[in-house]
Amino acid sequence: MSELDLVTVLDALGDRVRLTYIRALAAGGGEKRCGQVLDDTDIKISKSTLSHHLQILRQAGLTHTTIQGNSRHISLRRDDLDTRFPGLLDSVCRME
Amino acid sequence: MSELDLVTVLDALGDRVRLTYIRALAAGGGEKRCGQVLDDTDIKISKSTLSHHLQILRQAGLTHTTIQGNSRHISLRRDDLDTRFPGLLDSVCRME
DNA sequence: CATGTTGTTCGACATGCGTCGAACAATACG
DNA sequence: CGTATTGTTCGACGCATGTCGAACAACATG
Repeated sequence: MSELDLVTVLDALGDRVRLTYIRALAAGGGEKRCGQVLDDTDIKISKSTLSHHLQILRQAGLTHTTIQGNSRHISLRRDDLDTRFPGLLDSVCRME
Repeated sequence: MSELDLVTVLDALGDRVRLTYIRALAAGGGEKRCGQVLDDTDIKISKSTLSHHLQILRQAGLTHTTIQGNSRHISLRRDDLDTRFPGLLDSVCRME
């Protein structure tokens, strides 16, 4: 998708909660409900706050949401992002 | 410098004025006064606003400022950034 | 010294953002 | 059907942010 805007993407990543979420997505296999992704981290926020952050990530084009029965599954739009901004995700998700 | 924080850096870059400034720095040879860097762009802001954005970039560790007589010269801290966050600047400053 | 150029600092102001709890909706499970 | 579970939506609230003009400081230049 070419409507991916770099400023919007960087702004979405420039928040501790959202960056942690994206890195957890990139690290974990991806078989979690969207509310569980941050369980292994030190981020403690309410459901409504999480929902708000996920909306920002989705609108920035970083993630895609699929509904699975009761819950939702969030996936990284890695291909689109790597095409549009080569190296960005790799650099941002690198664990040192 | 190891106090470079990824969230802070991304947040600093997640603004149209500041991202444009960094990209102009990376593109231009670097022989401009700090107030001239944005002259070739479509960014029109006051001196005080620019000063504020440059402070944020400096505090995030993205730039370094040297005083040259009357004016100031802003340089990208490319080495430090490339060491700490390999590929980030390249990906963010790539012109397509 | 007087004036101009270049930035910074200082309020002030409007807007945006992150946060929460409560209420709601939709599915899952007895 | 009744109750959990999982998220979203809706105000509301406080704080941060981007913006500006005016005043200031430092150097340059006549």
